[in-house]
Amino acid sequence: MSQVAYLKIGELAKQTGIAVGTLRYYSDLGVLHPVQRGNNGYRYYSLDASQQVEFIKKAQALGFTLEEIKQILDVRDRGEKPCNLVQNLLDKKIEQLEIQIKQTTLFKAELEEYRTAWINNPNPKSDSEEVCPLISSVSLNS
Amino acid sequence: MSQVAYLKIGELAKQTGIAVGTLRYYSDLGVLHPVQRGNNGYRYYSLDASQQVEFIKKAQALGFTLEEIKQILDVRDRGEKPCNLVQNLLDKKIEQLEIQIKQTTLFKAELEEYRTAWINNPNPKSDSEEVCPLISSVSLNS
DNA sequence: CTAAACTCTATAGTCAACTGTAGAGTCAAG
DNA sequence: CTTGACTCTACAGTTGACTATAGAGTTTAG
Repeated sequence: MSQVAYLKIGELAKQTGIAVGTLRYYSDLGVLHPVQRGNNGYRYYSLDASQQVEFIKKAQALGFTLEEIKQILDVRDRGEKPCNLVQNLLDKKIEQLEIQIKQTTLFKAELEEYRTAWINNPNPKSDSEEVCPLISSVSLNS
Repeated sequence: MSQVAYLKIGELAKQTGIAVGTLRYYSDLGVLHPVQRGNNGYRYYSLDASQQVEFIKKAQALGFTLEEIKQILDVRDRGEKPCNLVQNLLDKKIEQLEIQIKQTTLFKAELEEYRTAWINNPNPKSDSEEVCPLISSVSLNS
């Protein structure tokens, strides 16, 4: 059986570099279904299961949660085209990323400002009560 | 006692908008120490404790974990100037943010690409086996 | 003085995506 | 046919920053 037709979980794990436990977790979650179960209870995966894993990895890399991925795949399993769903998720995700990039950029600029300020004035007034002018001077404008 | 000198935890909570449970959590973690404990066991905070809370909030907003914040404050409590530590953390944090921004920007560009591709070709070949060309076409170059 | 409001500790639960463990059954090579 | 590698289920533990609950003691306003 390991010759053709199916992959056992360990084989899929080796192919994909994903831990066996994680694959079982995906299986339990319903994100990655084995094609069938043997009489022994073994999970048997289709030969292109590693592509399905790739799909999951890609979607994760793009910022989808396993729950969202499951939603997409569930829609597919009901025979529908999930593209509208995917596009909605995608639109939301792009929006979120935009916000995230902006905020992160602001934070970074702020941090750099404090670093610069600190370099120009390392030890302000000997024993001031401040923890550190670096952080004490941060204004919370967010 | 609530007239002057000290703040009880609930008063600090009201001042800062941080839940009482969270303040206790900070206290347990050692991130925000009450000035003293009453005979009753009550936590009493200094009047400028809300500024300390602000400090914590700022540091969190800038991406520091409570553990890092605790490190900074522990150094301070030992009478040292934590600026070197803070600067190290800061440098690391700036670097991380930079990487994060780059990656997020890449992701977003990729997502936009797929969205565009999808809009130009909504339902490719009727019942193709693909889940969705949107995601199937994603290449994992990360 | 009493009742409401507040505080305490200790413990458990939450989220997400796993990882690790125990105990038992199964399969493959020699 | 045995031994080691593999698989199964079910459950506990991890991380970080909380939130919630129970049960008990304390304070304060009327």
